[in-house]
Amino acid sequence: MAERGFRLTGPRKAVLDVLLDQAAPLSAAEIHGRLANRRVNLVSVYRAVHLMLDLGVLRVADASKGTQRFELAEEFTGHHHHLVCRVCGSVEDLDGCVVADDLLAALSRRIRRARKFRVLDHDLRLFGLCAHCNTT
Amino acid sequence: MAERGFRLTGPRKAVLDVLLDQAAPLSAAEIHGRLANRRVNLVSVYRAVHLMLDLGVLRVADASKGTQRFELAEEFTGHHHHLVCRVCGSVEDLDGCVVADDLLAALSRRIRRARKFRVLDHDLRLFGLCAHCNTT
DNA sequence: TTCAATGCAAAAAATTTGCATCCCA
DNA sequence: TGGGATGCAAATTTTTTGCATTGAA
Repeated sequence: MAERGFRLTGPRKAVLDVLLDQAAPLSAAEIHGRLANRRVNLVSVYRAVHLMLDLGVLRVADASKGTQRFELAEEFTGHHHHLVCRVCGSVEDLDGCVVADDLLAALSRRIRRARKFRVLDHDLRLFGLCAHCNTT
Repeated sequence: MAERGFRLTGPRKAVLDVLLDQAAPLSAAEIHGRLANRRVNLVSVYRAVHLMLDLGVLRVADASKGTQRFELAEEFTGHHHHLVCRVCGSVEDLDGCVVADDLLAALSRRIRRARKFRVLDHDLRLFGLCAHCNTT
């Protein structure tokens, strides 16, 4: 794992463990909740998450309901999209990609020329009603 | 405009005006900032925004940097995607769509059957470096 | 006139920072 | 053992809520 001058400490390992065996993106509080036994401070969760965001190990999957949800970078999970519930804000992963590579590459070049914006990656979110909210 | 039992008051009109002549999604604080002359309370901005979210007049365009940014629903702006800067969090609109309709429709049906998730709409975000952050 | 909408203040939720202590390399 | 990492407390930032007053229909 990427430790470029940083220590792989207990709290950091713990946060990684939680995200590694979790399919869906989690908020800092949710990660912390699954660490109850490991007596790691919520602040350390935030710090670990931010370090890993900086290192490119994690990314923000969604925050449309106000709280940010984190997941492993695609380098580890593979490229995928997200299902975001409009009601409860829960996020599920969706494997695969429906954005055509060639279209996207052409678009990125166009954007770079016309808008001076350099595209690095993308994410498609499908908004709707999750299984739970659709029935209640 | 959709007033289903709700009044079109000064503050609500003001928030709409700001979003109507703005290309990029804005946060509540940013909307409020552009209302300095109109003496509207920040709380009223939040309340107006939430009402309009409920009515489907607005939607959350992005919140990857922690603060939510709002924009008019696609019904008013047309379907489009977003350019999100990884560094400063600014969001720009990008007209058009590179997600093939038929692919998406097939995917939505599949998701509904397999995951019980009902897709209503989607948003593609292209992450990268904005013109400003790419040069500094 | 009347009830919804606003402003103000204060609370809650989410996130960040300061600092003394701790512990990984 | 030395400097980065953590925990605790407290500060910020973002968003929501309570309540008396105001105002649009």
